[in-house]
Amino acid sequence: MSPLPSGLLGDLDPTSDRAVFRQIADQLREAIDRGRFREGEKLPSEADLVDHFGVSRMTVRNAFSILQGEGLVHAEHGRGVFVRPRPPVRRLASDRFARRHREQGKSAFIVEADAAGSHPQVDSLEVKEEKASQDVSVRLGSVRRVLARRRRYLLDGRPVEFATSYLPLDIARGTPIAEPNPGPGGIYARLEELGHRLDHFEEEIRARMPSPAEVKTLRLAAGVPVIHLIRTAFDTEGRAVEVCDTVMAADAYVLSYQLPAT
Amino acid sequence: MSPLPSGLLGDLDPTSDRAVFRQIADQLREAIDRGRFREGEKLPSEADLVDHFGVSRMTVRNAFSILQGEGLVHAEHGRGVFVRPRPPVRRLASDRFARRHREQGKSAFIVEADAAGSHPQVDSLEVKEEKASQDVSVRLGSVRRVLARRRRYLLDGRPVEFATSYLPLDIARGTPIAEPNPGPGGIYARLEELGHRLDHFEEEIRARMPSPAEVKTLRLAAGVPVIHLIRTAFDTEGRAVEVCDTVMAADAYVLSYQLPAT
DNA sequence: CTCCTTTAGGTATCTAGACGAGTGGGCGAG
DNA sequence: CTCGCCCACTCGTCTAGATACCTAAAGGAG
Repeated sequence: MSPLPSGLLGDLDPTSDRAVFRQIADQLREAIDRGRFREGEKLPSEADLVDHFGVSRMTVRNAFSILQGEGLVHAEHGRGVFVRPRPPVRRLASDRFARRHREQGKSAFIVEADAAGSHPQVDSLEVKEEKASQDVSVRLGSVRRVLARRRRYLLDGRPVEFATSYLPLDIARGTPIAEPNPGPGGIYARLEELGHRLDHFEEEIRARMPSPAEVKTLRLAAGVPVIHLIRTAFDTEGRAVEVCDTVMAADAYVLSYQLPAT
Repeated sequence: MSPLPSGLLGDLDPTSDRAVFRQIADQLREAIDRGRFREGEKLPSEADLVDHFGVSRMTVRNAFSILQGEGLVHAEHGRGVFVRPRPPVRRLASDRFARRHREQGKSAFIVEADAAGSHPQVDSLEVKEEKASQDVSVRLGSVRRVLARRRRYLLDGRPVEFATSYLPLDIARGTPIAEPNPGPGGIYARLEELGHRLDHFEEEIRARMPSPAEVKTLRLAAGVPVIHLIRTAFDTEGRAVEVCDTVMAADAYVLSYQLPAT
């Protein structure tokens, strides 16, 4: 219950139009931006701020909830409110599906994470046949039923990505693609062995706030959006042979693309 | 003050561990997902829900604030809480900087928006020389000072994107690039006329919650993330000739990329 | 020394009410 | 009929608690 170090935070401006809880949020945000509070460091407790600013507790909580929505801080029940550390990001380069990266025994995710010194895991693998959603059906060219391969990726124990691949049954059924482990080089290598030489990929990227289910699956903190990536793989005959729907924790990724200036 | 139509929303489960305000949020979310409330439609007022569920007003507001954070609804002072309509999105294709799109008199943004039947505007144009930030300096290859071109893009009056281009002074100073209007084909056309034939672009994509300044500039609703795109243009000699830093309202964009399978 | 209990200090949830301020419809004055 | 005012409804902000539950460290029992 010791008072706040003076100078750490200023006073309220009672003449301001800005709501008190916003002013408090502003001060905390600025203090964080200036490095007065470092990553992972504990902010003053609600009670401290109630004393310091002379406001009621709900007002302080309101201020914290703004900062949580911005993804700046996170609260831990019984411990305090902390500056949210920025996790290490995974860079996805646009050549990550190039054939030369496909000749190894392990999946691209594992290889890359190992190289970066992280501990990778693949999780909740599920492979089954199912009815194609409207969207997937359109992308694959009016396919009714598909093989769906679901998996979740973790880095150092933290879930970072959740993906489902959809393949037309006439391509995938009865092949290694329908096995939980499709073997070295992943399903793209298998597709090429089956005569579907890959020509190009198309990726669609959106960003939005996660659904409650996504929050759970990716163990997302408040104020962390997701990147929603839908990739379609085309073979040299122009046929769509796979659609991969991926939801990524936005704070764990940077996507990188190279575009020709043609 | 008429009671809610019965059946629209259910009851609370007092035996559940789930907090009351979460249960209320769950019910509203589900009702929205099921289409019981359509886009733009008004949800029951706080007072209605207080009566229906027999809880205090703060509890209802807490529920609404969850849905706001998810970007599902937005509140209008004095009017009510509404299901947030999904705005039309702008598709950015990876060939949008191809030379063939550059031969016209107007900027790519204007041309494309006109074609889509929207009313485009470019705004708050500012062109000035300034000190390069650490990041920009690194990307441009240890450049100290740069020409910065700032602008904001609006569609049908709504700000959707805010961008700054940085160019090395030795390239841009005294050229049409330093003019507010660089002329047909934009600065990429001018760069090529100046002998910097463009070879490729590199784009880095992140998603995060907006800063308060970004909320203001893009007039973002609660629960709308931003897409942060940093593009670097390289000429045929491998020199970085431009860095463009763009912040987009995530609900207004889909990015689309084509990748070779090489 | 180890393990359990206590306790202080945190956040989480909820209540009940007060006042402020934006919106829009109804109604009365002209 | 029109304009302007008023009022009901709505969300925004703030207060002042009460209770629950979590965490970590201190202290006591064994």
